Amino acid sequence: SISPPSSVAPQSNGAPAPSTYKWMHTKRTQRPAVPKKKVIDENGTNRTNFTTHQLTELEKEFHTAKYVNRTRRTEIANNLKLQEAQVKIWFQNRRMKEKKREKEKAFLARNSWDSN
Amino acid sequence: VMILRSRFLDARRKRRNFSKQATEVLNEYFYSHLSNPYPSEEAKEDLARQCNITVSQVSNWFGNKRIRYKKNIAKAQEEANMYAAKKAAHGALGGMSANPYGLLPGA
DNA sequence: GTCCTATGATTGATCGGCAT
DNA sequence: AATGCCGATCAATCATAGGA
Repeated sequence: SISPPSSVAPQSNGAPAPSTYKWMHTKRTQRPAVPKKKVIDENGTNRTNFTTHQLTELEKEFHTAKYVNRTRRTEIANNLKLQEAQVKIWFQNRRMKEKKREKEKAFLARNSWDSN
Repeated sequence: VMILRSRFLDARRKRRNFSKQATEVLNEYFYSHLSNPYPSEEAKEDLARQCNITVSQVSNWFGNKRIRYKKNIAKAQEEANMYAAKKAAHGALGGMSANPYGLLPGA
C-alpha cells in the first residue's frame, strides 16, 4: 500500500496529458558495480554470474544460518572470491526468496478451500 | 558449456502463458494507471484473484511490462491508446474519473 | 522441423526508508 | 555518520510457448 518508487506524472494544466511519465525514464544507474570496488565489464554490465560452486557453497551456508556475521561473511567472501558486499546482498536476496516462497505457499493454502 | 547454469534444475521454469482474459485484466489495469503502474499489495492480490494467478506472478507481470514498455515506447503506446479508447468507449458511465490515462501519440 | 518473437521466471544488484 | 536489513523494483538473461 506504500512505496511507489516514483510519484505521478507532471499533469499540470492545459496539456491533455504527457505521453511519457517519470517511471518510464527512470534509468537505474546502469550497473555501477556493487558498493565500492569497480571492475567494469566489457561494456559496463556488472551483473556477476556466480559459479555453481559459489552458489552451492552459499546455499550450504544459508542452510546453516540465515544471517551471517561480519567475520563469517569475510571468510565466505574470501573462500569464494567474492566481494563481501556480494555475499551480503546474496544473503539478503536469499532471505527474500525464501520469504516469498513461504508467502505464496500460505496464500495458496488459503485459496484452496477444501477444509470440508 | 563451462559454467553453465544448472538451469535444468529449475524445473519450475515450466512456463505457461496466462489466459487471454487474465492478460486482458492486467493490461487494463496497467494502461488505466499508466501514470504510475505500481499496484499496491492489495491491488496485486485483487488482480491475482481475478486472473487466477499468484501475487508473485502479478508482480512479475508488472515488472516485465514496465521494463518492456520502456524498451519500445512507440509500439507500446499504440497498445496504450487502444486500451484508453476501449476504456473510454466502455466506461462512459463507469465509475471513474480521477485522472485516467492520457496518452499522446504525437511525440 | 526451423526460426523468430512474445512472455513468464529468475536473480545480482539498486533505491528509498528505517533501525541499530 | 555508517552499516545492515527489508520490500520493491530494475535490468539483463534464461528457457519455453506460440506463430509463420
